[in-house]
Amino acid sequence: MYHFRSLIMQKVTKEHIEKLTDYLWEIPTSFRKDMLVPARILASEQILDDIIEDRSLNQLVNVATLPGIRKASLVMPDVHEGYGFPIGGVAATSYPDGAISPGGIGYDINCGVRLLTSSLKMKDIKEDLEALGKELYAKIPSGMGKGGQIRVFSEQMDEVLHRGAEWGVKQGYGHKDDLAYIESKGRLAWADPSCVSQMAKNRGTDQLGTIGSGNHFVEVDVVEEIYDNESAKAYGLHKNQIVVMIHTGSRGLGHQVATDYIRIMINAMQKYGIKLPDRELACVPFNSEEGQNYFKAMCAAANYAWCNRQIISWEVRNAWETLFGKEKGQLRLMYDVAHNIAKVEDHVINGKNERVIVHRKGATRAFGPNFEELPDAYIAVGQPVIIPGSMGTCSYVLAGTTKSYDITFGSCCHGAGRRLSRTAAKKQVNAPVLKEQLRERGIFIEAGSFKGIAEEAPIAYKDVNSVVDTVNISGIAKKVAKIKPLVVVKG
DNA sequence: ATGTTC
Repeated sequence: MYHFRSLIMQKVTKEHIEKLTDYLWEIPTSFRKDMLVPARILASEQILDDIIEDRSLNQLVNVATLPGIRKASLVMPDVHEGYGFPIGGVAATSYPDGAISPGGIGYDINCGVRLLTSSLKMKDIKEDLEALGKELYAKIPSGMGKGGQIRVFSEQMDEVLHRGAEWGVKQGYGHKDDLAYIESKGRLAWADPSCVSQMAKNRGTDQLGTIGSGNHFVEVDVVEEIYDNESAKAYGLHKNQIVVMIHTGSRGLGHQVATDYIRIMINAMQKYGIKLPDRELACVPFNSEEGQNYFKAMCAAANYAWCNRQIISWEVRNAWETLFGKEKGQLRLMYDVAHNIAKVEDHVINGKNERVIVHRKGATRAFGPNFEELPDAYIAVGQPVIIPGSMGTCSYVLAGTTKSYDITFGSCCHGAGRRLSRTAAKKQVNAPVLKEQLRERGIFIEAGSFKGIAEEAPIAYKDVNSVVDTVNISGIAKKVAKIKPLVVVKG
C-alpha cells in the first residue's frame, strides 16, 4: 500500500474542508483514497480554526478508513488528539461484521459523569464550603494508583463485573431507585468476567469507590442559570440549588482490559486482512472471537465503572449526612452518563433502519424524548447530558434531542476539551497561585498534588461556553442549566 | 486515562 503513504502524510488544512452548515464541516472522501466515508466536524468556525493545526483532524480522517464504518466519521467541538482515535469522536460500524476498536473507546472504559441533586441552596452551605471540601477529601480515596477500603475478590469481583451499579446497591451503597437514573441502568448485560484477565481483576481489587487522578474529580456546584424550565423541572434542577458532580471511570481494571485487547488485536488484525493507516486504530470484526471477547470484557469494565461511581455516591452521601444531618443530607441521583463506551444501537441511515456498533470516545449518548429506557419523569424531555467544564469555569446540564440521531448517531460532546497538553499546562501554570486565585473567587480545591492542579488549570481547556453553544445551536442537545463549582476534590 | 514510556 505504498501509494497511500504520501497521502496519509498529507495534513488536513482548511482548503480540504467543505462547509455543510454554520456548525457542520466535512472532509470528503476525495481527500484520501483510503477513506470509506466522509469525515465530519461539528464546530463553529472559531473552534475549527483553533483545531486546524491539531493532529486530531488527521486522526478523524484515519477513523474514516475503519472497516464497516457507516455514514461518517465524526468529531464533536471538544475534539482533541487521543490514542489513535480523536477524543470527542463518534464512529458507527455495521453490525455484526464491522470493526470494533478499543482505541475508539479509550483506555478509561466507561469514564463518565454523574450528577446528584440536593435540597440545599447556596445560603445553606456558604459557610461550610471549606469543611465540606475537607470532609469529601477525607471520605473519598483519590490519586494515582490509590485504593480504598473495599476489597472484591474472585466470585465477588465476577458479580461486580456482571451486575455493575446493581451490585453496589445490593451491598447497601445506595438506593434501589438510583438504578433507573443511570445510562443503561448501570449494567450492560453482555458483560463476561471470564473475558477479563486476572491482572485486570487484581488491579481492580481495591479500587471501587476511588476517583483516581488526571481530570477525575468530585465537585460541589451551585445551579447558576436555568435555560429550559420544562427540562429543568423534570430533572429536578432549580436556580441556586447545590448539586454534586462525580467524574471518574474504571480505573486500573479498565485500563488493563484496553491494554490486553489492543495487544491481542494488533496481532489478530493480519488474520482478518485488516490494514490501517495507524496501528493505534487496531481493530477486528465485531463478530470475530477476539471482537466478541473484547466487547464482553469492555461491558464488564463498564459495569465496574458504574459500580465505582455508585460507591463514590455513597461516600459523598455519607459526607453530606455528617455535615448537614439526616434530613438535609439527602442526595438524589439525577443521572449518570458514560463517555467512553461502545454500544450496539439501531439508527436510520439513508432512510433505512440499521443496527450499528457506536463507538463513543469522549462523547456521550444524547438520546431525545420518547426513548423507552429513560425514567418516566424524563421521557418527555429526553436524556440528561452532563458536560463538565474545567475546574474554575462552569459546567452544563443539557437534554438530548431527536435531531442528534440525524447528525451524530444520537451523541454529543463530553466536556470542554483539552487545548494544552498536560506537559504544556504544567509549564505555564503556577499551581499554588492558581489555587489561591480560585479560593479568592470562592472555589475551594482539595487536591493530592499541585501537579494535578496545574494539569487541570482552566487555561489547559477550551472555553466550555463556546463548545456548549455549538451543540446547542446545531440542535444535537439543548441547554438546560449552567452550574458553577464551589468545592473541587481531586487526586 | 494509567501500579505513566512495549
